[in-house]
Amino acid sequence: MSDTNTTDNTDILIDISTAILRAHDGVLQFRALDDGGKSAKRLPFGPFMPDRHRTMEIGLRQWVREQVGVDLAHVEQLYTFADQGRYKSGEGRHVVSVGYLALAQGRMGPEDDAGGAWANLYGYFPWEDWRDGRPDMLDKIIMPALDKWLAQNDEARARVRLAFGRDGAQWDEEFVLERYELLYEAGLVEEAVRDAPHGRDTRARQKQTPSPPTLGTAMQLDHRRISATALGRLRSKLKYRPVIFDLMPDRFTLRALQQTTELVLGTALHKQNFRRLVEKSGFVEATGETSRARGRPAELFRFRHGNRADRPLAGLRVSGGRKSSGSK
Amino acid sequence: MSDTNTTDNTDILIDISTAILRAHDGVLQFRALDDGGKSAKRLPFGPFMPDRHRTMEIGLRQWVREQVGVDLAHVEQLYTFADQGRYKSGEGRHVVSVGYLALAQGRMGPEDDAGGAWANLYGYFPWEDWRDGRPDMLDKIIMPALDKWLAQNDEARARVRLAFGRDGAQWDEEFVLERYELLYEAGLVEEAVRDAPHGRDTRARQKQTPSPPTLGTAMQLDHRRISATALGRLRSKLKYRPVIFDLMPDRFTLRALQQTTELVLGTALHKQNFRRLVEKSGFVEATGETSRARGRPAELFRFRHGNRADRPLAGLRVSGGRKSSGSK
DNA sequence: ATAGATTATGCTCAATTTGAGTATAAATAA
DNA sequence: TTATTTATACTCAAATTGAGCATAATCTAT
Repeated sequence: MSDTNTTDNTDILIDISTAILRAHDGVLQFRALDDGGKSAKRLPFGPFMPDRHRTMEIGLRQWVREQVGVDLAHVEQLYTFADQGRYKSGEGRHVVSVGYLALAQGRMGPEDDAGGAWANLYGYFPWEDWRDGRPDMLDKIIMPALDKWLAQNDEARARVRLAFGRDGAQWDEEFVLERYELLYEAGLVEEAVRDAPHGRDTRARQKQTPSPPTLGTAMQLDHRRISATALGRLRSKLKYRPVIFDLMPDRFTLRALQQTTELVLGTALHKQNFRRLVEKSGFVEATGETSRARGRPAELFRFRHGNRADRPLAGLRVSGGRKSSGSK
Repeated sequence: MSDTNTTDNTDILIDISTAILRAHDGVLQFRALDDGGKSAKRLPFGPFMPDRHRTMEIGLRQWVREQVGVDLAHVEQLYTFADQGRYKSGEGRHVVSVGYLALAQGRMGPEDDAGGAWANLYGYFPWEDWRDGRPDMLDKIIMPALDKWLAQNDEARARVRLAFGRDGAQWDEEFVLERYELLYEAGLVEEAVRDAPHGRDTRARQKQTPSPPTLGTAMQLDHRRISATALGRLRSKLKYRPVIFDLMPDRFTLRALQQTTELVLGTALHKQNFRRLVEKSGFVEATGETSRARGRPAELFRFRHGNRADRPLAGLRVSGGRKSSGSK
């Protein structure tokens, strides 16, 4: 608008990347691709081609189909990242990156495991898994490193306090992206080093970081950033929309539902209260069947697609409990 | 990636549009521009130019500064729309539209009212304002029209049920975008007619709609869609983050805070309980001053920037009350 | 067959939160 | 001075929440 003169470069390539998550066998996984020799994994992605893709979601489904052969259920746009320097595609064209979240069910066909398969998401965000209590690395590695960084960068203090729950603030499991971004800015994840070999604060970072940044595992391009967004969004959405059921198979025990919820939230929950919560929510109905496993058989439930229901389409308002590690 | 051949068109223009909202004198307003003769208003917007704008937010701030001269406080990305046919820029290039939400304080300088000024957002979404009870137009106009549409379009029934709270479902004030999208698909808002003069279901729509679509007021391009997204996001965010205070002046009475909250949510709230909620939340502290108005003077409060606080950075978990119109 | 071990499920109980009022206070307008 | 208006305090029952204890139904190891 207004004074847009035609010599300005507005020519842009849009890449669409999708974090496909599932809960499988007690592990929160994402669909990862390997690209042969390269070490870092990536998400399925490809360019948005308006001539072929009427919408971005159509484009995304095409790339996902071609690259990993998975059919997606729930799909949701996450965020559009456009900062220069966070995405090195190299071809000179400016790249804008649109991230999507997709959910898949735990048990799938056997062929979908070819060429890269599923990887443990918490391997890339180990500080996010609090199911067995607060991870050691937070106090042993992350906090000291952040403190060192803050000494030269005090404006970030309030953000660190909020994101990492310091100085009396509470840890909020939804701030996954905020934490990753701070670790990136502090030069504590590999992507930060990779993206800015001659960047603005290379000196500072080298001085600050005696130990090499080895927090979690790097991904290609901005894919870990997108994955962080995905996890944060899923954690928050759980609480106000019944998305957890998109991760569940057709029928499931309440224990399985709880484990999946804990997996996503990265916290342990009180079993009896979780049961009460779920039963009262009306999202679930008993099938009459039971599952055989170790202890007493558990009733199998199925998701009640709320078609004739009258409840407010809430999520599971889980609230974590007061102490640290719950009552496993 | 993979089989991207170079003949494909991936050349894209990105437009950044910003819905700037404020609560002013009991009215929820957005910053609107007029463009002279054209009837429909628009939001401030302009192209993203990667050479000039290191991030999209920088670009947005530039367009906002140039076009409306407002300084923004809270700014947040909403969504990236890329469906063809919803944005007629005409120049042949594919346009992708990124929407942003910005909040401004109620009372601002006098000069910011030049060239377009602020418009009442609910004039564009009259079905969203339930402060005086359920709007008549819902049962008199919208529901019958939707029923007519559904008769030829049954797959949308579940969406309508959820978005408009029919058949036992509850009205959820956050589903602003979903409602607008359905009205658009049903051909009940002017933009739908404007965007598709020779579109796929023109016949059907003409047959279905005896009365011309006059729901609310149209905006240019996809700006009403973006505004719907903005309102929905703000309504939902209110409940889990203290964003309401970004709409408030430096000091305010609890009544003013409540009115702003009601304005955004479009519902009436119980006064005494709102007070209790806010006081307990710890977000607010008394200043000792009082405001003089009609009745008994009210204490003036200010927002406590939660710097040394220990509360979970929640929002105001307002819940609307059970009956329809609350206890004004 | 029996004693754990293991898991599921039922139930209690106090603390807290929530929805909905009633009551009182402090100002202005008539 | 009285009515009106708004603010604020307080009550009360219902519902929700956090935390456990208790019991049930199965499997595993002896």
